[in-house]
Amino acid sequence: MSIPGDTSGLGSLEAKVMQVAWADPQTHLQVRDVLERIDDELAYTTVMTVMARLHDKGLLRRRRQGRAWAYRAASSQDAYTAGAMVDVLAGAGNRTAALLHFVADLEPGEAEELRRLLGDGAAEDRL
Amino acid sequence: MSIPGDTSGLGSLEAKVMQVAWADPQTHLQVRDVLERIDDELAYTTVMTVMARLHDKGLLRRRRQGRAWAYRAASSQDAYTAGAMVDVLAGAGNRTAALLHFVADLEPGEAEELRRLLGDGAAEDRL
DNA sequence: GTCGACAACTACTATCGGTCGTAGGGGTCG
DNA sequence: CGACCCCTACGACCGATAGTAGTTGTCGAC
Repeated sequence: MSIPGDTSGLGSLEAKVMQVAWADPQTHLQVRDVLERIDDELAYTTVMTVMARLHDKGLLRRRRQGRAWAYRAASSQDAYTAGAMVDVLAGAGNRTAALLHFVADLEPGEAEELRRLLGDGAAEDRL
Repeated sequence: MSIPGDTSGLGSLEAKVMQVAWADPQTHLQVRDVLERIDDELAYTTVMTVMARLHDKGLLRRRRQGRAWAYRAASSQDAYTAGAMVDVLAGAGNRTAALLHFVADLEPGEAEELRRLLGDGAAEDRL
């Protein structure tokens, strides 16, 4: 909500779970794995519920692993972040003006970085 | 909140009110003014409540105008959008990687635009 | 066949945002 | 002065979402 069309709406526990999933994108994690990597003392079912919700939202993919579901992040954290940024930008009144503000808000080194990323065009080729 | 620290959380009516405020950034608008510019048939108090909440959130500034409060947007829509993008980016695991994804997600013309905005450096000078 | 692990279902609570009603104060106009 | 209207303050209700967890049923291991 907010800026019309805005993917970035996760709760605090959801964010923690995604941090765990993003930190280990290759492997399929079961609920118990995630539970153990979150230092908070939570009930097993709490984490299970959250992971099921994240699956419903499309942020986690899952497959059977024995009797349990095993989850992995549907996209990388960086791709997710970039998607959220695109969504936010979509709500701008004037995209160019918003981008101008955005680059002005970046730290100088980061603007340089961005210039480099754009400089040689075809950024997609390195994804 | 999701990506830790994420300003972009407005509801649908809040967004409509901000659209009105952003469309006329110079003038201080009273509740009635905003009510009239939203075609929805809402109670006066509904709009008033939302505007008060937006004021609490820091999105609207207000001053007395006779007996009524008169509101104006605290920042331009573009600055707000850029700020939200920065907040989202702050939640990235790897900022450079996120930016790389971001520029790849942009439409080609927009990437070109962005390159132009960055190309001559000192974007701040044009704000 | 009992026990433990795991998923499905259900549920309680808090917060947030959309939506108002009511109360009370202070101008306006007859 | 009194009726009226506009405006703010306060509170309230509802639906959705997220944090948190108990209960139940199933299935494999022992």
